[in-house]
Amino acid sequence: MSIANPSTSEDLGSAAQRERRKRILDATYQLAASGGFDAVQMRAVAEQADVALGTLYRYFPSKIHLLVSALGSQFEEAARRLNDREIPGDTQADRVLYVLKRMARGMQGDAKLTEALTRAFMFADSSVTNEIHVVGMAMTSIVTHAMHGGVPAEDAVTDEDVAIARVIGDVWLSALVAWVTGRSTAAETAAHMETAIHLVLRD
Amino acid sequence: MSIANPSTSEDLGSAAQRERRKRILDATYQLAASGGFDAVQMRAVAEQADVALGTLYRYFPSKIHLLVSALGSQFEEAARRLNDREIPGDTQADRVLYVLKRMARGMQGDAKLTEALTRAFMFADSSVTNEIHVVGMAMTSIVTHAMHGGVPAEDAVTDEDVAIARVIGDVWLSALVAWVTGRSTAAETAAHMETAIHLVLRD
DNA sequence: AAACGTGGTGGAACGTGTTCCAAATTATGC
DNA sequence: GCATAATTTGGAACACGTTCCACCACGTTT
Repeated sequence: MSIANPSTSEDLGSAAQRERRKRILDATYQLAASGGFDAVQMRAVAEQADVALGTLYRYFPSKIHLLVSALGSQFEEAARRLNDREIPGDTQADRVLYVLKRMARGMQGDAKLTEALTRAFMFADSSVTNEIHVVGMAMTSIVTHAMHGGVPAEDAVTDEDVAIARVIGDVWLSALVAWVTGRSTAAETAAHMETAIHLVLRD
Repeated sequence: MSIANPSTSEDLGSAAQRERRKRILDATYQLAASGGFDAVQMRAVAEQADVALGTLYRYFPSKIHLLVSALGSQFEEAARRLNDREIPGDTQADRVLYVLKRMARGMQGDAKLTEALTRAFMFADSSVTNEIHVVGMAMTSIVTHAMHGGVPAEDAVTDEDVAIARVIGDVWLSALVAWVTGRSTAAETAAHMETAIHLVLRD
């Protein structure tokens, strides 16, 4: 076992290996975007990535690992994009709402992809802890960054800030699941998020 | 198609059919309690309930429906038990915390069962909307009841109360998933819940 | 250059959710 | 009581995640 756990964007491995890994993730995105969770079939991913099934399993020990890794890199990228610019809005609630609406818009544009990644996230068990952690950290970081308004140093983040961010993250996840599984509309989801944020963030 | 959707405890069907349905749910509980989600195998449920596989699928169109229905009836029973007695505690936060800790204790005692039901809930898609709704209502009702302290009439429940209850429910679900999938300990879960409740319910 | 080891390949095989079907059983209307 | 419809049964069959294995390719060591 030497591929270990490149959950984050740690390099690790030869150029050819990084290439393969990228092809696999690309194929995953593409299949997920076109047909959601069910369309991400391991045989299809392997074929589209031009990799043997056994190799796919060597890189990602299960479909869930694969999808959660994909979700992780997507969140990390979103966090990167959001965290080095200033967030508009006068209050914490405004800013957090702004950021989450922005992310929601992005996800709604890719409903199938979002469905695939979210389902996987919700189904993950303890063997996926590392990958899950990446997602949780990115989410918390996005929210606390928004609370604090923008580029300024992240050092002013208190424990309470983190607690608040986690609650918001939880609500967001639940709302996301409800939306993704067709149990609530995008508008309902947005309204619920707004209520929750005002409840927790009374500036 | 005549079994339709007895998601709640609607009767419907002959005595023999109600009998079969009960046997199926009993078998589900038993298997879930002993081995969790993975142990609830449709063939095993059918055999233990002394029913043909095809019949099982006629009563519950998928494993997810089966488990979410089971979760629904469990929650309804919990809601029934909790909602006709007074809840101890001086503040809303205290009472809600009391109730949720109580439910948590119950669920931790049946970790495998809880795991099975929660996994199913999180994985459900729009075809399970009805069953899911039962669970959501029971949860909201438990929390609002606790907020209002006990037996007194339920009519004083405002929109904001419901919004608060839903947020708490969301956090609770996320925490439950994290616990159930082994990503956080029972103690961490309890602490997180407590923080969240105090954040949302500042009496 | 030969031997070796690591990782990749192709494909068979297994487990479990789900579907389907013909025969047997049970319920219903006359 | 019988004809007819509805349900249940038993089991085969299919799909997809996962495992396994025999073999091949390529870079490293000597």
